[in-house]
Amino acid sequence: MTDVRPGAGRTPSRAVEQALVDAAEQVLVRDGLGAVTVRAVATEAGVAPMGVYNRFGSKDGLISAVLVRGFDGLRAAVSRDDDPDPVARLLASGRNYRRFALGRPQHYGAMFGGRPLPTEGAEELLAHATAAFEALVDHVRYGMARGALREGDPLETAQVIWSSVHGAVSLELGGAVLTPDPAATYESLLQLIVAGLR
Amino acid sequence: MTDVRPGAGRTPSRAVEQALVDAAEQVLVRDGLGAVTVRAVATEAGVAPMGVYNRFGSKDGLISAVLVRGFDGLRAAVSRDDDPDPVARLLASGRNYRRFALGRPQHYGAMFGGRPLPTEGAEELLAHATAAFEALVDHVRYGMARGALREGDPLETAQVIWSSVHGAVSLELGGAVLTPDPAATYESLLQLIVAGLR
DNA sequence: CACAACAGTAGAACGACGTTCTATGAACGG
DNA sequence: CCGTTCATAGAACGTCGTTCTACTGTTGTG
Repeated sequence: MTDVRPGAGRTPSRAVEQALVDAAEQVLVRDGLGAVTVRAVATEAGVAPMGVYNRFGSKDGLISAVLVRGFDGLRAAVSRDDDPDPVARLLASGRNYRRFALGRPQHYGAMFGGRPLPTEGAEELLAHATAAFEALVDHVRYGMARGALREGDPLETAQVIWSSVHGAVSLELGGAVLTPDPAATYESLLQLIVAGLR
Repeated sequence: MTDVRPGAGRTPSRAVEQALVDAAEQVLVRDGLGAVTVRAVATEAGVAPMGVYNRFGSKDGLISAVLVRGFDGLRAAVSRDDDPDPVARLLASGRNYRRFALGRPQHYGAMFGGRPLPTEGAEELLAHATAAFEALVDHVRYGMARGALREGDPLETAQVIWSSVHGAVSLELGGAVLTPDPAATYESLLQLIVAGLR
């Protein structure tokens, strides 16, 4: 660590940048999105609040950096299983999606919380989010190629699947799942999806 | 209007209460949730900021009152159609759900935006939200009773439907629908649901 | 080796937010 | 008619995101 000056002697401490993102993520997980203030993060990272503006331009820029990690984690979760059976792969992907959201609820809420995404670093954020979605599209293409899923526009099918699973975990995180066993209800949803797509 | 003093001579002006909720709703629709500040709403209503605390206890209490209207509107939208054909009724309900969300995006975002719902007046809010959900459960029961939907727990089935449609409109409001025709994609989702439930 | 130029820091400061405090005024019960 | 009560208005408090103002340590050049 402390790998200072990567290219030229410029940029004396990219380590500070890393420390700030780590601190922001730590505060996010520990105290929630509302507690992620510039002052709190800077203190946690052992830096002055100005550091956030020097490195990320704004608070949104810093949060974007955290969310990039979140979308990368989501993509990893969705891509984790590569069962040769297309339907099994899709189901595993759906279950991993929920596992990710429930395991990193603060991340998920910040990523999809409805409030306008940070404008600072929005393009990078969009790229990482799209990459996660593309992993799902790949699973759909795989299923269609193997004849396990009805033919159709893979993008549209993936969007439909994403809508469903996102809605389910979103409601669950918001405490709006009224059934006694949310896991079982989620499983019903997955089964309904694959049944409708076959 | 200006129906002052309902019961006893106490409560000098419930009209102020109404004016505050109206003002809050107006600011919400016009400028978004972020612009709904105590000062802005009080100014819009022609009242001092303290009025919010006298009448609603906190900013959250005021927002709760606005969201109660939102949930009532959602319930009305979902219950609007009562086509005798169960599947047609369910489809109409789903389309009305999306129409409501797209027509009142600020309301929908505040109702389901992921951020913890206001604690002030949470019980009343929950009651109105549950009433909206119950309208959907009723449609499911109706469909099962007529044999148009596979038998099962109506609550769980309704929850699955809600998850899907909520996810779809939530992503659409967030600009995360990547298909060229969101309306068509939503229609695919509805068809997939009814196909899976038959 | 000296020295101007500069990037990055710390800390105070600004406006706006939610909320609370203080004093004022108008409506009630006796 | 007066004393009490309660909603009001407006100032004030602490915190937020952000900006401003010095200052410091380093860098490239004579």
